[in-house]
Amino acid sequence: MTESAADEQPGERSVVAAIRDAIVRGEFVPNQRLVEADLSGQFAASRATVRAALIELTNEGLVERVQNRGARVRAVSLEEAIEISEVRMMLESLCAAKAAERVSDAEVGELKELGELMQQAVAGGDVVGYSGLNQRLHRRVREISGQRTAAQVLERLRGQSVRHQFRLAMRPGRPQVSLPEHLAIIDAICAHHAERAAEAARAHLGSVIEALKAADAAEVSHLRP
Amino acid sequence: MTESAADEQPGERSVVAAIRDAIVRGEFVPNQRLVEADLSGQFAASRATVRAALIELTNEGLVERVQNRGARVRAVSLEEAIEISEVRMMLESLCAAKAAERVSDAEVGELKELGELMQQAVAGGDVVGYSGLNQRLHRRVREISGQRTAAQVLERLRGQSVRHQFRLAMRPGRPQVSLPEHLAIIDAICAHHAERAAEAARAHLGSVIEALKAADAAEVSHLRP
DNA sequence: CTCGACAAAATTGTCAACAAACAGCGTTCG
DNA sequence: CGAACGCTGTTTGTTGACAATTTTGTCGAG
Repeated sequence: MTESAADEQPGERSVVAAIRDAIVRGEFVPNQRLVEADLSGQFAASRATVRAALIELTNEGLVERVQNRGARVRAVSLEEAIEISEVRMMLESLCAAKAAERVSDAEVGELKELGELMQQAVAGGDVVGYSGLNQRLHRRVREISGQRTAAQVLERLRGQSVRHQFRLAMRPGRPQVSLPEHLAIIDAICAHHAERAAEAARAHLGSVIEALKAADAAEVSHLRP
Repeated sequence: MTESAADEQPGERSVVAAIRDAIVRGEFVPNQRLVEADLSGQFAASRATVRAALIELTNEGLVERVQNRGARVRAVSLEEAIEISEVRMMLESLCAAKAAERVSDAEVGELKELGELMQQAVAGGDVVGYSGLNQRLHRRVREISGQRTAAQVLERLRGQSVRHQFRLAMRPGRPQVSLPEHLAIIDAICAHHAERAAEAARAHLGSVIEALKAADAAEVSHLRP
């Protein structure tokens, strides 16, 4: 367990990345206090460097800082996760439409291959592999769109909601629902059909929102049988 | 000249606000270098405080920082301003729809009064007053929507594009174009008509995008008669 | 006169130490 | 017996100085 935290170079940029990784990977759980001195020891960096990293991560929405009270891992509620998904619905549909307009032939091949891999992953029951392909697809669409402002916002939001996304991906039957939605997005983009791509992205994110609500309800009932 | 920069308390939060104000107010022009030691003297704060402020403003998109090369005021190109407006088109329409669903009777009165004030400002030729009301309206809609995630993103983007927005507001005839668009948004929200509100917001931002392109073309031709 | 290397200045990145603020806990007074 | 008060330990906020890096200015060779 100590291996993951001991191998560092004291660079400043890397400390930000290291703490961010620790948060999104779940090594630091929500609401966990982040004491500057402790992190300083863990990552072999000075307290000032850690402090700068915490400020940066605060603006990314991953940590919460209150005056004279320190920093802690920000816990995003279900309500916030839904808000984030609503924003994603708007921006991913924008990116999908732009991507459909600008996609090159090489990128069409790339996307179709991604679609094949996703189908195989779902068929083979490889949930975690499918989850990774999922992220790759969304990121590639953002990149192809050329809308760097939207892409930046989406990347930031992804960090905040990664925990909910992962929980969702783990629910049985979820991949079977999201796979056709993803394939629809791919098809529309590859067909250079902007309006259909936007609609497919909207539908997908709408499905995510519904699944978030359903998953929460299911877990609540699981805790109170 | 020294008067505007000398009155400060060395608080950390206030330094961020002070520098941000200096940037959005145009006191610091785009691409101007922001030397930590200089700012430290100007705002009567330690260099570490200034440094923290610059990191925060970097994540807000107002300043640009490169390794060992310092910080400078970020210059947002026309292309970026259009990208930002596209994102705003998506998110403000979302907020307008949500606001239409949640608006209270008191808020309806508030919005209608804002509309009246805007009409008066345009009728009286008070361009800068109208610009202020414009901002108030957009902010109020965001607040009423209850979509804090979208509101946060929009607030951040506003800071980045304030320069372009202001230049736009100054163009002759622009208020006469945007006023009815704003009134349409107000009407739709006050009528609790979500779909119409979203469409009105989309139309307004689309108009902004067109005006940005037109204004740029006009200025280029002005420089090369 | 231009180009390249070298040296000096300026600026950022890093660190350790000091001061202020807060939280928990025991004591004391009503 | 309960609550307010003050104390102590911990954590953050701030400061100043040092080291590393980049930029600028100068000099000499081609």
